[in-house]
Amino acid sequence: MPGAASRARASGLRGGIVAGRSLTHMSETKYEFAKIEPKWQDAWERSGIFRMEPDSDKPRHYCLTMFPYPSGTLHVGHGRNYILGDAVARYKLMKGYNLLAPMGWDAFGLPAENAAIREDVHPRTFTETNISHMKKQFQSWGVLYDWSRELATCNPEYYKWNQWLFLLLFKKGLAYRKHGPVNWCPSCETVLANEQVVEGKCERCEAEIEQKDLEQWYLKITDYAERLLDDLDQLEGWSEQAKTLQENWIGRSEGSEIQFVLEGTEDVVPVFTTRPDTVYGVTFLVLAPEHPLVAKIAGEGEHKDEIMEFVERVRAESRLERTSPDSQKEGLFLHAHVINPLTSERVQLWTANYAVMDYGTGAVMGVPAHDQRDYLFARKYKLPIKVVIQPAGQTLDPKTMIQAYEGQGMQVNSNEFTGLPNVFAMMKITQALEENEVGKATVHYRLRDWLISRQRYWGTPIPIVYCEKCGVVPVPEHQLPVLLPPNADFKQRGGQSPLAGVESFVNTSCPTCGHKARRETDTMDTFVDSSWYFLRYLSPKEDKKAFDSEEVNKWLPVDIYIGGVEHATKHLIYARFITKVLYDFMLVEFEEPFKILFNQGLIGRSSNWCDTCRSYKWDRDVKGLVQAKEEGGAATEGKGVAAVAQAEEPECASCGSPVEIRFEKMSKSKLNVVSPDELIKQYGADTERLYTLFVGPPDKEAEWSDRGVIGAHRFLYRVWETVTEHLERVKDAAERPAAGADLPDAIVDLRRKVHQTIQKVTADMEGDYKFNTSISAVMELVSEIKKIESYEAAGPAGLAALREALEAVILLLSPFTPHVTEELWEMLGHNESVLGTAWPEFDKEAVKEPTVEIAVQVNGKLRSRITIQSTLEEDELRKLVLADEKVAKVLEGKTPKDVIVVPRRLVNVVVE
RNA sequence: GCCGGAGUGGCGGAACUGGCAGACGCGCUGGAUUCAAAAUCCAGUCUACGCAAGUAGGUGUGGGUUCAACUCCCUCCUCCGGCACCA
Repeated sequence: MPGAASRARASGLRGGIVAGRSLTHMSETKYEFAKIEPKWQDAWERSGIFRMEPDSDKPRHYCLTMFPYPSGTLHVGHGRNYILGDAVARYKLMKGYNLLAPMGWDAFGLPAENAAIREDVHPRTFTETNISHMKKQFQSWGVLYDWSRELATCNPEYYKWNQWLFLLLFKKGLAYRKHGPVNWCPSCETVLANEQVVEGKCERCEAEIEQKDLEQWYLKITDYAERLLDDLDQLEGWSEQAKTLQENWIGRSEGSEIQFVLEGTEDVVPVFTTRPDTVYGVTFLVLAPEHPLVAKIAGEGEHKDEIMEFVERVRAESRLERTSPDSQKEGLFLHAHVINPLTSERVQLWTANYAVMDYGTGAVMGVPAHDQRDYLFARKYKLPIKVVIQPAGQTLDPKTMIQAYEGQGMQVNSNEFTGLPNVFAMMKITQALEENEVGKATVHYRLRDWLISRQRYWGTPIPIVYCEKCGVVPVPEHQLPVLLPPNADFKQRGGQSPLAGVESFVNTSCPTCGHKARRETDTMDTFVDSSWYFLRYLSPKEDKKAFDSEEVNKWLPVDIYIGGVEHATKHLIYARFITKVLYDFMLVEFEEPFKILFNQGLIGRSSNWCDTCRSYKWDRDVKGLVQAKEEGGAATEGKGVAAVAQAEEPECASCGSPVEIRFEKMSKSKLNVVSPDELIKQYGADTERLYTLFVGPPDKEAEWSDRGVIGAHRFLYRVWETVTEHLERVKDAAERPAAGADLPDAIVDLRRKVHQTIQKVTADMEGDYKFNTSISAVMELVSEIKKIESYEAAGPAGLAALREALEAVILLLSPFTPHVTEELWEMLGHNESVLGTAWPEFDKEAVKEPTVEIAVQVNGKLRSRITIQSTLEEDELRKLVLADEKVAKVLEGKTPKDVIVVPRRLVNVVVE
């Protein structure tokens, strides 16, 4: 690119960008963000203004952003929640709150361990390196936290209290060990909680999950299912989406438990059903292959081999195959019968792949006439079908039915319940079950207990010892922490926890009897770490207890919690659970940890997929694209992408085939990330922050546009120019025009705009955080300021109004673009920083409009506009409207039937 | 299948509690500036017809309520997310 340097020097905005500094224009000072930004970052750091004040009487505000996993590098998509949180925090500080805005690191977890295996670097080193890099990134964004409260979950000072929490749960019977089928990820070589399995695959590595029988540690979250569900109603500050996700996840269903008896034995088979009204239609019963009774029936009987073979085969199927609704139903007759407690009928007992052990009771009653799965199963294995509910206006016949009837109707073939509406019979039948002690009304939840054992190294050791004499023994509290040994061989594992290979760790003595004992070698799920960290921020260095209840009760529930909605059924449900447990043990005084939950939408960007190479391409490796992005912005946006891209036929630079342009979540693997480090170098952190907030409503998904970033930069440049242009003029001006001063109309109008903007931005800060509209309001204000040609003409009061307007712009923008506003504020002669300045209040008088424009409609169609004094009486307005010549023309002499007046807005004249 | 959310110019998106649809930004067009370009500044930019004033249409589809509907109700379509052989 010949002459780039000289062009850069000579040119305006663009040159400034290229030079990484800014530009000279007409004014004397340049917008040198590269100098300004570090200057203010240092100043804030030195001032300690973001430290919470423990002894202050000010109202408290706890602004919390979800702490990240220290993965190494943040991209601009990650920035959204931190920037949003920082804007809110800065606003609250200016509003005079005692602010708590802490940050920490969710530092245990698999990636560190995988990196260790791949790159031969210790997980701790890997983690610490990443933390220091990410901390620098936060600082370069101008995102401030009270770093004196920083915590990292991988430090013994923190995980000691994880172990304490586990022991607390253990003592109260909420942590228990159970042998049973668990989700096993063959690639991560560890078990996973139900929450971490997505569509039968590992959420982390997408390997298909296998089922294994293992003895594992669980937390009894199911004991809290009902409260976790019911209390969602209290969470007014949560998004509907997050609440619905949790509701679905908890999955409450009401029904009845009915006890069938295995013929010729004392064995009772409880069955859960949501349709007790169909109990008279039961023609068979199905047990999950894992059901203990299946193995018992197989026993040593003549069908043992056949049964066990079937069970093994089904269990070998992956979770995905087995639980897909359209996979084949397969079953096996167990050569046993059960007795229906209400009819005393004898029906066949089967086992089938479609019954699962971990829902309900692991047994399903087969009602083929009224359940589609049972219907398909019965047809396949030629089992009888019995109709017990008839829909109005038609007669079901088992011989001719082609599908189950699952709707409402009248009971038939149901003994004394025959003739009742089924909805009514449901209650009656449940009553009868209860009276005969063969069943009861129950509620089942889909939520499963939380499996917390992980066969991995980089996590909190579970503080349990297995003694040959005493059995399972909790490590006494005074022996905590059980330290994670620094040197484990986490490379050679073969499904075992790496800790199992550390002799010095495993071999210990029983805390109770002193006999030889072995330590538990599994570590905890890292979601345990994050289920209470927000309590630890109040006393991060406390070494006598996990958290200071008194302080915690003062500061929590958290006023606003910002993070991604993807945590709704994991972290957020666990955190609510643990909080409720702590409440029950009277360690905290609140039942819900987060008053407001704000879920930011993710940021996506166009990616380039080459189908020939079967890989993603960087923009620069696509011919015809980089140019399109720089010169014709439309080419990179929205649906326009496809059209324009096709017209330009972007080609893969390596193979020449056409490239498919997609829109996807920013991700390293898709090669569509934008690095904040690069962006900050080119345009500055304020530009990135402004664009990130301006890109769209913060709770919605947004598309990153390289062109839009330039628009944001251009605006900051305009702000800089506007303020510096008037600097000399306002230096000695009053802060605002004196009350009652006689001002020209233009100045009065400007002041109105100033105060309306203050009102608008403040409302957004207190309301829904839609800063995209706040920013557009400030943009309008800046345009208004520029429109007035001479402020001197309005005398000292005019200059005061100008100063007032410029300062409003600076203060209102400061939560969004803190560096440039601090600099301009200082240039205006202020000694106190913006952060230490009070947020502006709007003037109720200045906001008032003396005249308003009224829309005039005839039969709902806009016909005219008139400007009136806002104090004008309704009758007067009516007369004015009817006298309006445009209205008269449309009316053509007809008499209005009605005239509707909406004060300050419009008048609608209704005619025949 | 069940439960959420969304659908508005060339693009991202505004629109209070039902009251002038398209704020603001991007892009585009024209002008100023410049030897020229970039940058910057000013103006225009929903569609159709019209020189214009204007007229008509317009917020996924079809209907309804209302003086008045992007907004409320019903039908359908599309997209995104969650749950799901869940008994």
